[in-house]
Amino acid sequence: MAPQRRRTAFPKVVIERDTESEQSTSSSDEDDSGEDNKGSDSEEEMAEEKVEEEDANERKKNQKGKAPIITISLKKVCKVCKKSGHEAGFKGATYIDCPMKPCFLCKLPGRLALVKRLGLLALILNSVIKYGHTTMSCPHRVAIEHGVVPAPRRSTHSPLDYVFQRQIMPKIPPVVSNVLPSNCGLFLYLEQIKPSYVIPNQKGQVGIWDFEKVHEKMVYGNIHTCIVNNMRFNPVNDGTIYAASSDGTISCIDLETGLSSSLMNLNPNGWQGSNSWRMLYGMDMNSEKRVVLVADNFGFLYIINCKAEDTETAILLRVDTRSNHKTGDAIMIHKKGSKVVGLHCNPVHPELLLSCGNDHFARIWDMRRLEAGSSLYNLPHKRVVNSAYFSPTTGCKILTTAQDNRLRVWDSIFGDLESPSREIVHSHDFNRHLTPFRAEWDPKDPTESLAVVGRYISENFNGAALHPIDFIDTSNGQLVAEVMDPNITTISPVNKLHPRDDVLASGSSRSLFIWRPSWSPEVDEQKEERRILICGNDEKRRKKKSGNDSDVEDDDLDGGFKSKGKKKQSLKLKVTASKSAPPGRKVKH
DNA sequence: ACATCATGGCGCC
DNA sequence: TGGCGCCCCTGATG
Repeated sequence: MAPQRRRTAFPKVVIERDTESEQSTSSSDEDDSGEDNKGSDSEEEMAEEKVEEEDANERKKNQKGKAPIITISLKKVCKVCKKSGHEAGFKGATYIDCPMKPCFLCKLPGRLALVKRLGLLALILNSVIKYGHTTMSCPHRVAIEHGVVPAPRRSTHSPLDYVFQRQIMPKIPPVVSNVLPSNCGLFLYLEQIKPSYVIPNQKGQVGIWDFEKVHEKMVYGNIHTCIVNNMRFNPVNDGTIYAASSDGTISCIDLETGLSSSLMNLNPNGWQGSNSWRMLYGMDMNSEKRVVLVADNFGFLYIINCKAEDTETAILLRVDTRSNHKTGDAIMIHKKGSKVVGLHCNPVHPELLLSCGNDHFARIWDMRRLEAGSSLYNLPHKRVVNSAYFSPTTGCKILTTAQDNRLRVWDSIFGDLESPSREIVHSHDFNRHLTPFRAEWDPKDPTESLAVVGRYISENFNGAALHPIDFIDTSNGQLVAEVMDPNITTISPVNKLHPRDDVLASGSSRSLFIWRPSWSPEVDEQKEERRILICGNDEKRRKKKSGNDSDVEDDDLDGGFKSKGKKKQSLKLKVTASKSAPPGRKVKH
């Protein structure tokens, strides 16, 4: 609104500038506003200074009867909250927090917001319980500068080695022990082409990569029409997998041939609008009971009976045609209309099922009594639950990832389940553009405490904003190792630890990355190229350029990153770890 | 080099 | 209860 002006008097013009007293409302600690709060006014910053006219009405209140005042503010304006007096946003690779915003990590309110709301009380609160901090000074934050030291590159005892050394080669879980996979080095890769909302035009591709033979990857694009949300190797025949997709179908795919059969289709009548289009998210197998379990975006669980075939060369678990395509026996296991994103069958107790979803609950079920409302336990969360897993060996623990930036651990499903044994603050915010983060147990850790999860918030790593993959000891919340690479500037929400080998596969929007501590580029140059696999859009671009995708040479090693304008770097396995517990990293007991 | 859009959970009114 | 605006970290498209 243009300020009202009187003809009788010239408006008085007041120019506001930043002064030393600009932070007069703040408490004494300024460490959250970056290292250079003042005294470094570059041209760039000056350019950001904005001239703005204040609301005339507010002025009128204070200056009633006098000539109107037009205030031209040359104060710096925060890019985040649009208020003056402070700045926020990225400065290089470091993000300066806006004190009006809650801590990005633990979600407690920001300093200025608190001062505004509570006045003096906020200052007292801040000094007593560290309320009112921002992300940079969050007591839960693990910063490289604070005791986390990069390991020497050639160290034979890198933290990742440590991570893998603590794992004793376990006995292979009973589920797969009868058929030792010959190609167990394969990792499956979900390619997310497009959001599923715009239903049927897009495709969900399934890729199979042998990380020992990168060039022999296969990508099947004709199986699903929407993104694939979950996949499992067939527990009795690793040559086939099951996949659940937002197109509402479950497929059983033969990895050799790419041939697939559809086990169930929840949208037999095609696209009738988003209110009726059913998408499949959570999925797991229960080989003991010979069923495939899937869950949809409306809160329902579907159980597909399978029967064993006696040939090992064919798909071993086949759908029992008598129950196929019947959707009438869907069971509502979460709030009606809410997405059920995770299902996990207990590895030891086949009658136990764990589910989680958008109704903020993880729920434990008895497979023998699956009806709406009959869950054994409901584990409440503050926000949407991205994943929930039983521990891999004993099946006694539960690990969940929720969108309130907390990992939760229940130490025993036979103990007190009233509240989690621990809550670990960890940055894995949901972001609409990302696959939700899921913390997963290390299947090789006999103590069932190590978990791997990607980190959302970036760290300034030698001038680059990188998003490490964290190894967390869930028994005490300690960060055991963080894995990053200057070439991987993307977020890695999808991580999988190999069931037996020292291998971590990480997926991001541009790449699939294999981390393996035993691969040393200096020792074996040839092997270096195996360590990074580019896929998706950059691969297309590369193909266009070279016209020959079998010609994977040096050029391809950094193909996915050329667009960033970086010069080629040798691929390094950057691993850092805390020597002691990072200061202030807290676990809520 | 830039703008816009699509997407989804959530808090606020 | 519904609508609307907000998101640090996207990728495709224009």
